[in-house]
Amino acid sequence: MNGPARTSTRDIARAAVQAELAQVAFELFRRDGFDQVTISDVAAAAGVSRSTFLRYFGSKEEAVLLAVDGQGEQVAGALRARPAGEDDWTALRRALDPLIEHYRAEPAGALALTRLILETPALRSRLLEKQAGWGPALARTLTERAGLPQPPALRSLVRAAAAVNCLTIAVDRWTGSGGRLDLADLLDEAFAAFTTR
Amino acid sequence: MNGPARTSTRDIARAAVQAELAQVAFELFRRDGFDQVTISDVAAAAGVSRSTFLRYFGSKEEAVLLAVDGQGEQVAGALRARPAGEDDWTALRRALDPLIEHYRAEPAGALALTRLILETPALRSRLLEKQAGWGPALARTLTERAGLPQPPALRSLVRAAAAVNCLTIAVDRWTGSGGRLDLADLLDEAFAAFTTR
DNA sequence: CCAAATGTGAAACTGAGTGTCACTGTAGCC
DNA sequence: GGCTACAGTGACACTCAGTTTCACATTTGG
Repeated sequence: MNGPARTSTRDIARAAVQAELAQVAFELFRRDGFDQVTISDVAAAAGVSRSTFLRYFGSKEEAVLLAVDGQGEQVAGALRARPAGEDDWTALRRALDPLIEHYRAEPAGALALTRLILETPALRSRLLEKQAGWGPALARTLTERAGLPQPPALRSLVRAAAAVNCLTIAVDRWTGSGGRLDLADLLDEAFAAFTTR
Repeated sequence: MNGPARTSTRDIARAAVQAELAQVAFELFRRDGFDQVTISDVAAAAGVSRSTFLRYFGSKEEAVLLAVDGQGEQVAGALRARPAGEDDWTALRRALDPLIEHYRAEPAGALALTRLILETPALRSRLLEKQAGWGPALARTLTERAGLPQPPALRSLVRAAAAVNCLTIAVDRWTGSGGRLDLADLLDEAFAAFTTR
């Protein structure tokens, strides 16, 4: 009967432990390869039991993709904040700015993370899965923004999904360039694929 | 030192057994749910050992997604066959025609398959994974078609990926409508998301 | 200070996927 | 026709992911 439980001391502790485990896991994965490291290895390195690790993460992949969680929400939030009159496509592009700002602020960490994910099929797959959920969420926001009734029209779904795609492709190329290319430029170029003839 | 081995009697037998196993597996999955059925169940129902099943399919998911394999190649082939002067976006749309023809020809089977896949997270994920590979492949074909040097420009990658997205979204909605809506119309509408303002 | 809730570790269990080995039928060859 | 080489199969053992259960400790709120 209780509501969705406000953030308590416990939740903070939980988040801290989770972050610590993710950190340890990430370093092991990077050093030895995701598939070579077992959950027990990570648990041992972090000084907890296998049980505990699995209580914090539903799977080995989650320990890495924790960093990606909430990005979808972040983009949706940014999209909601765009001016009402703005064109869909422009709004979607601008909604990605806060996200790529993170890459600009900490290129080394972001590069290591994306490399690990892109090079590991299991992680790439889970990321795709998560991102597949962003499309519909952004489409709902687009529809809401335009004052149209839900569910979203095909048009919104397609555009939102395409925006996510642009992000994926731009990050892919950015990673391929070793972080040397400018992610914002790449994104602009990707988004221009439909506006230029 | 041998080349890629021409199709032999053995390969045909292998394909037949594979199809048979896939058929048995599909029926069990549909009846009891993908997660409820173990590989041993399928093997037993098909009258082979678990080992044999796993020799034909790298995973449980593969037994279902065998039906999807080669679709990427099919679309790439159709794209290559489009007239040279044709606009990218139109060519991509038309390249999907042979694929959706299959849905039109056998709606019941296609519907059962897509439902199973869309309702099962593990299968949906594997499908996404496969489809993620189609984008770059189509982009290469687009680039080739235009007489441009590889690798594909961002523009081609984005457009090709968007086309695959349109397919996914249209099929999604088609499935949601119980197969009552026309898939070709849905695809046209999806593709129009960028050409209409 | 006590009782309930929560975090942790230990352990058993299921099922996926890998690898090995011995057996069997068949295909090609002499 | 008989022999050999090999591919397909089944049995088995193994590792690891992920789930569940239970007992114990710690923290928290009354």
